[in-house]
Amino acid sequence: METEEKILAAAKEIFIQKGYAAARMQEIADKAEINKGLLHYYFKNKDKLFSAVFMEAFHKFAPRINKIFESDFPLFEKIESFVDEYMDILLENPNIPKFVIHEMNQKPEEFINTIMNNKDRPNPMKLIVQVQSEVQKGNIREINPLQLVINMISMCVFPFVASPLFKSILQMDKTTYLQFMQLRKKEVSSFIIESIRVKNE
Amino acid sequence: METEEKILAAAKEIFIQKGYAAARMQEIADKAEINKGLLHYYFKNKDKLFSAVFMEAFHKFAPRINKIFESDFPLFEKIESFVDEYMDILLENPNIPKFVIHEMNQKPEEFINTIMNNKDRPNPMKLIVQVQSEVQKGNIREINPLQLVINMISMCVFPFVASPLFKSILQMDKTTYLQFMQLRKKEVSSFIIESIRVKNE
DNA sequence: GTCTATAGGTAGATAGAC
DNA sequence: GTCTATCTACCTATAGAC
Repeated sequence: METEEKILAAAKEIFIQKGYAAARMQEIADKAEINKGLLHYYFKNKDKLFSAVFMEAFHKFAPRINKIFESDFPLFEKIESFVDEYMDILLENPNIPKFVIHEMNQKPEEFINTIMNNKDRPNPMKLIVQVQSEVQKGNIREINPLQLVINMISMCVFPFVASPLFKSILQMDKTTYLQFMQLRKKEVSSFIIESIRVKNE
Repeated sequence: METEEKILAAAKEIFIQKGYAAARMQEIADKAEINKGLLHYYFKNKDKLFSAVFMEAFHKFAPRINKIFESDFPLFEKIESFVDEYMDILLENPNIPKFVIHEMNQKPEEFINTIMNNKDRPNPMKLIVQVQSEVQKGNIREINPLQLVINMISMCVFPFVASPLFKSILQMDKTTYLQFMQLRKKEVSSFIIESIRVKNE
């Protein structure tokens, strides 16, 4: 493993765990098993190292999400595969959302400028249009497509962001909670579909 | 305004904005328009000052939420009033969730010990039992009550936690986004109710 | 109670030997 | 490229005058 990779891996771990402000260059160096001076040789300063980590985390997520947003599935299938794929990513990386959310709230303008001008930026437009079209055709009930998308994302991500709270309320340890999240995939997609499909009464 | 209150108000603002690690005692003193030494006279150290702020934020939220969890409304009304009241609290304090979530993730054990042994701890048991009973009576479709509660909380809170992201995707400024959140109250409660009510087909 | 001054410690960053 | 040593700045916390 190359030095630069070792540094990135260590930095990723520390930054995700502690956030930018509380992370220490010394701790990153220790974890990478190199000297502190060498950090500055590869990444001029803390900011640059952080940016590298942040962008890597972002690029790990964004394309996989957008692939689904932009797929050609019928609506219900798209919702199912969105929830499935999104929660799989989260189960693989349960701590990244906390990290991204905290840091984007620290510097919202910077976040918007760097992320939202990126080719991989989150882009649910195609899904929104699709929902609108299904509403017009009468295939699903009337619903604001923007709110629907927010509902979908919220139900997937929030349980990972607030995991200590939910684990404590539900009295689950880490493993049990992750199993519960596995089951949740099915629950969430059927929760959404049940809400929007038309009912005869 | 008493000195102690001035300090608490200033500390609250700074801690919520920057988080514990990035907050500076000097900045708090400046905002409170007092001297830095005086901070340590009233609150022995940064930790103690932080705890005071954190607990205040927590006690502002928890009882109002629990009041609804434990109310005697029929289920659908309870869901509506939960979403309404919860999102009103969030609209009044849009930055507190980010703050609480970040800090509870920093020290999960401490959070659980201090918060979850508190009389005001989040307690959705009564709602969970109520959902279970309505399922058994056949008044709503079969659903895991725990997942339902998580869905409710997630859809209310997450849009405030991830506001920079959503504002940017939806191209809304702060005011427009808050108006959008006002409208959201109705959308979320009907989204939930539509999902769980029984359908004849 | 409120201030000033400063101690004491720590973090990011640089210089320079190898 | 990698290390050690050190500089400089900053931050929390305390001491002590008023």
